Amino acid sequence: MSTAERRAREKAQRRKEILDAARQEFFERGFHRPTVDDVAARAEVSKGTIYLYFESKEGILAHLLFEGLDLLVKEMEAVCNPEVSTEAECNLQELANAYLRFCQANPSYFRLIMAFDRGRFEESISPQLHQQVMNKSLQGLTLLAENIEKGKAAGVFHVEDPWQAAGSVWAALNGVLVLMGHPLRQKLLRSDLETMFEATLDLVLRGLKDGR
Amino acid sequence: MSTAERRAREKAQRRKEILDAARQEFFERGFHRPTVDDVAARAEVSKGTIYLYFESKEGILAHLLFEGLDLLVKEMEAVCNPEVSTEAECNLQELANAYLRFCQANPSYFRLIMAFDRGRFEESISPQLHQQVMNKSLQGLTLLAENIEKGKAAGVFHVEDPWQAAGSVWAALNGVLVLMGHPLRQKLLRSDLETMFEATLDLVLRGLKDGR
DNA sequence: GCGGTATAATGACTATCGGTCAGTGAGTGA
DNA sequence: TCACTCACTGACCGATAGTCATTATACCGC
Repeated sequence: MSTAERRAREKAQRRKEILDAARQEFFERGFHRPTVDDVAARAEVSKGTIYLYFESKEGILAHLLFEGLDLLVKEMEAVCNPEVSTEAECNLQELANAYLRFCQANPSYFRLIMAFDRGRFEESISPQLHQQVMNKSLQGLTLLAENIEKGKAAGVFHVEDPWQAAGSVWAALNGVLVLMGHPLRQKLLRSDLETMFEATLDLVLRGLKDGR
Repeated sequence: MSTAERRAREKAQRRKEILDAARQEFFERGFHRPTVDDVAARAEVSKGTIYLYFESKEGILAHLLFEGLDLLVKEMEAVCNPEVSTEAECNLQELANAYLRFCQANPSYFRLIMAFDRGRFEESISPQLHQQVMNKSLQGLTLLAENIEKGKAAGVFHVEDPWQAAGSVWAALNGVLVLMGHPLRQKLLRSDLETMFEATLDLVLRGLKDGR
């Protein structure tokens, strides 16, 4: 079975090469501009080969999105798991900061994630892949909820439903990241992303700590 | 010059007819599916005519987006201006509720607005139109900021910078509206849009009222 | 009315691009 | 050496955004 194994390895490698090429094209030139032929040329394969490995152009984007979400969740888990700090609030801060860092370091992944939120892929990819992506995106929310639950148990946060609170926090952080994506709004608010992010995080943390 | 005036009126009318047809097509069948020919057929004109009145397909969508934003701002102003209530907090509640009502009554407009936020139109419409839309979108933020400023003056809110606070509130509300757009997340959070919206609004209001 | 002109509208046409599939040839195993 | 598999190819197709030479219509001075 050595041949079959090598074949499988080579297939995985090709797939990775195409994904790499697509990532470069889409991240450098925007999500709309590159054509499938562009990606194929960059990957040094023919267009037909692309379709042996991916269902569609949108499907490739969806796989890149999944990649990004996976990376994000891993970084959030890395901050969460080691239990560096036992104080819940601090962990929540760390989680949020990890998210901010990720978005700043990977603006293209962030834009893709937001595009998914907007429902862009719903109609154009397989239900399985969609489910996979959704599950991954729920992992992040779950991390937040678990954290808030701990904080509640520790008496730091005074909330009724940790999941609901996690939703609010997640929403606020996402919202501010999207809001400050526009330079004009940064100007109107006389602020930058970091400052606004911190301010918003502060605001919701105050709300969480406030006993009703 | 009566003729010229009538001509101008007729032109405006044609334009409106095309916009109406486009709104129906896009809102009924999604933003991607309808073709320019579909819109033309619905408006009972030829495709060429479409391009006499609009720069591009995306341009039409951008005009619809502007329409939506305008409607939203008008509804927010309607709640704000009459000074029905002099208490600032109540006004902020009213503003937020107006926003929620708008999004529920006009989900397609809301989706368009979010699409703009994600930078979708940046590359495909004229800078002037883009500027116009951005200005309109800043009006909503301004309403919030003015309101929070009043609340601060009245001693209800304890914030340093009302504009920053407005940004946070706006971000949180947008975020929760987007977040709860996915049924799966509603399930995970065991909550619906209204509940989460109210909870998030409560959370940030508590944060605003909390004196540091 | 009538001819000339300006303006609006048309729809055949072009270019582009996502996606397909019949054909090719390198590698494999007997 | 031969038959067979299978990854790969690229010419081709259909759809569709956008263009432009042509046509139709309305207006105005005479």
